[in-house]
Amino acid sequence: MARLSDIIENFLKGLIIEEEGAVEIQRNELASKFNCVPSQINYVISTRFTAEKGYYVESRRGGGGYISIKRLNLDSAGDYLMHIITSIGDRITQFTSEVFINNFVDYNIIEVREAMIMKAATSDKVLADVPTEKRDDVRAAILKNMLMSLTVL
Amino acid sequence: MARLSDIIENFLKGLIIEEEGAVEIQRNELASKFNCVPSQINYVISTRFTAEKGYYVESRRGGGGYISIKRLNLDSAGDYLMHIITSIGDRITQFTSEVFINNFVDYNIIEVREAMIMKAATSDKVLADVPTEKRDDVRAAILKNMLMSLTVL
DNA sequence: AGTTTATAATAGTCAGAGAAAGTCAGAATC
DNA sequence: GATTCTGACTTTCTCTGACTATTATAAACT
Repeated sequence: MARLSDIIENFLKGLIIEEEGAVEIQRNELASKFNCVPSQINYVISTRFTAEKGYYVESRRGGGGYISIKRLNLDSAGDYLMHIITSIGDRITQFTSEVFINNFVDYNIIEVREAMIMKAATSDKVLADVPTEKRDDVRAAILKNMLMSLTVL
Repeated sequence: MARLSDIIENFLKGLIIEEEGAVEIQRNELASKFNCVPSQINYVISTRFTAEKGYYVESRRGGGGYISIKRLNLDSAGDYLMHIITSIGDRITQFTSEVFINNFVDYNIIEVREAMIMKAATSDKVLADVPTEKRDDVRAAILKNMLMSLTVL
């Protein structure tokens, strides 16, 4: 536990909790606080604050540069989404699909514009060329894949 | 975070909102307000008020010179979309579709999340159930309809 | 009065300095 | 052997200043 990386990791996690989900740091400043080389910060971030662990990291170089770390809200949106995705099944009608999409907006999972895009992508109109007996299958695949893409970011 | 460029950018954007879409400034005056060299203003404008970001900049030198910045009205984004929609044609491959979608992000027509949704909705994976010879037709219909939905709002 | 010329008042350009963060291979440690 | 740590080197973004280009206006000249 005396590993520097662990100490920095815990420090950052503490900060993230304090700041309620997101911090913005300066690499050099943090490095000098812990008396290490700046690249150590990169090491900590790349091993401890990965996407798989639910963090989203952005940075910018140059004067006034920074590194920002955000904790993704995987429990709320992500889990809920995954639950929905598995509950959709292999076929879905346009009507049911729209009900789902409207719910996502109500629950703040997606934006209004995103909802419009999703409805546009799953309408009967757009699937007119798909044989009737396959239409609801394709629609379910489209809807699920769109939702899946959101669990990533 | 204390980047001068950002401060000036925000100042100008605030002005643009106040003035409802267009401002006219004097380069030297603005520079002395922010205590920087005049060319800094050029830097801010060339990096933050680009055509891709929806701004139109004009200027004039000499006595009584000025720099004017106009925010392009949203209609033109819609026009741009309509132009693309009509140019897409009746069939499109997954690859070409992704190129288009990436362009929309570059031109600030859509958000990154929206792009992910669109890509998810037009992937080959999702259209696996559609007969091969119909696949590119369906994809074109989906893409166009998603874009159409954006021209409404 | 009309035209040319000089001067002052602007804005534009570009290369270089400065200020961050990123990378990666190798050393050190566990 | 895997993880951690280091440092030299790279890349990106910002800021500055010297120099250039353009325009308006006033002065000088027909």
